[in-house]
Amino acid sequence: MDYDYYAEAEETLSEPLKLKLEKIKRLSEKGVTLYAENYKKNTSVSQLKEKYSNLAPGEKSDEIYRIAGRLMIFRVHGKAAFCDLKDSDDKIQLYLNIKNIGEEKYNSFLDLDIGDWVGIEGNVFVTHKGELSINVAQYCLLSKSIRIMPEKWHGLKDVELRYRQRYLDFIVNPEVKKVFLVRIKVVEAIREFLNSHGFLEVETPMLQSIPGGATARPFTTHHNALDMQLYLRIAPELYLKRLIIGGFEKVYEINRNFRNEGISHKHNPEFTMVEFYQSFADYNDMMDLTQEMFKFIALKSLGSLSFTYKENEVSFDGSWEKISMIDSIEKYGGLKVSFDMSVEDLKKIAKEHGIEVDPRFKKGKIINEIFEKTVEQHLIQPTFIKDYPIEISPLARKHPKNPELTERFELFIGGDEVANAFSELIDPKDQISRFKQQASSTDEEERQTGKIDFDFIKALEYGMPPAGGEGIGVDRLVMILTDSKSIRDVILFPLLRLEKE
RNA sequence: GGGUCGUUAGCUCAGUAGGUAGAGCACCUGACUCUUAAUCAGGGGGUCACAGGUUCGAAGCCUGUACGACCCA
Repeated sequence: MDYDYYAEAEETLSEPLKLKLEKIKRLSEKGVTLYAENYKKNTSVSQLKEKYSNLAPGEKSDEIYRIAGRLMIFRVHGKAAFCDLKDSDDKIQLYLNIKNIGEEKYNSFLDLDIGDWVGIEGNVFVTHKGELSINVAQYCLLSKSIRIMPEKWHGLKDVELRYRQRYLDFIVNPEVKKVFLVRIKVVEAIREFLNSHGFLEVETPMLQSIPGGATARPFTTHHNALDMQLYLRIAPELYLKRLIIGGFEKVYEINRNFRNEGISHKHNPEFTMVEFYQSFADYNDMMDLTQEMFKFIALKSLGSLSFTYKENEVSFDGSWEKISMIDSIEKYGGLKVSFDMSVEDLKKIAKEHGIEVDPRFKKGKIINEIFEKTVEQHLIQPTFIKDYPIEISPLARKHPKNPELTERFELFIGGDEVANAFSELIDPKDQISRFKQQASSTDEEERQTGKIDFDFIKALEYGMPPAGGEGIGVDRLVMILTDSKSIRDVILFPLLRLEKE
């Protein structure tokens, strides 16, 4: 076996690593199989722990078990030794005694390293100190680790290393896995809930020639054979609506969207959304559905309707507050604003409260700005903020009582926005005028993403039934449920710059 | 994009005032038959992120760059 490749890849090898590689070379020359073909285990650590939870010190199992995992710690006492074996969900102590296993096997076991995968055969017993252990009778090396594991006590703390080498994060920081198990359960729960409510899961294009359904800067790419400029989708919205037009009554999609914008503790360039559309429903129906769904998700993923987020106790129990944006500004921000006021008066109110407003902004954007700065932070318990200005809601149906508003809501939890929904705009004439307005906006980003999707307009012209639609940021929701401070803590492999050499 | 902070052994971290580069874990050698961050004795391991500058002398000061974190937009 030749380990020179390692020396080529790394400019310098640390002394411990050199010694380790030399040792492995000697093992290999002795004919030890470093990378086994397979191992047939017949139990797991958690199964053993469950089965033998009542075993008393000194007692042992009659059965011999075969188990596999990674060696984590050695504690050697001359002619007896302990070490920890970690498998996919728990760890167990191994015990070796030179008298039981024989001198040769004992010594070669001690030649194994932390990080090695091994298969272990032996019966289960409890030590004098009460620790469930496996008395090793046979073992085999399954895969040799030729790197050195991070420290056993402090683990891996450097967040850069944790994100770049997430596999190490999982090996040495067990609590990290719990966060991702919650994430997995959240996604499962969303599927289960929507499926059981008659929604069909679909997959729509991620490569789109006109990126629509949201206001955001897209990633661009190119299809060679078609010589076609394409964008990674910023939202699946317009395709899901085409399916509603096509007669699917309820559809949803859980997948990635891509937005070519800044990275922050709340933003990763690729993020996961669930979007769902229900025919013959409006935003009131979506509020009820959302409340029911979030309760289901919390129970399935946490086993509870209440939890801590950013040092606040959040409860999903009961009926959630529903309040219009205008009313919420009065209730939480202590400011009286309305669409009857002039643009100048609104700007004056904003300025008086230290809120900077783009001079080109009209009423809707100013009010939204005031809302974001004075209200959002107070929305700790789940709160539906409804009736958004039409200016910032190009895909939502006009409010029947006020043409400057739309039937749209956002759900806030812990001061963060987690869902966005509306009674869908189904009038093609209204839709195209909104698109045109967007395309001529003074906001560069809006203009960029305001390319009019005439194919979508055509679809609307065939007739879309009244429908409610909603998008939920899955990463944000998982952050809230796991009390994570950064979106990178709930994304397995967050985007980072290229590693320095 | 702007500001602040960080980058020292494989990992976690010290490093006083600019004066020979440190610890714990891990690793190597030895002792040890119920330990669990095992213990005890000894040993090896460094491009102080990178590139310049100031200085008799720089891990520490100055400038720039890279990567990361936090705050702001």
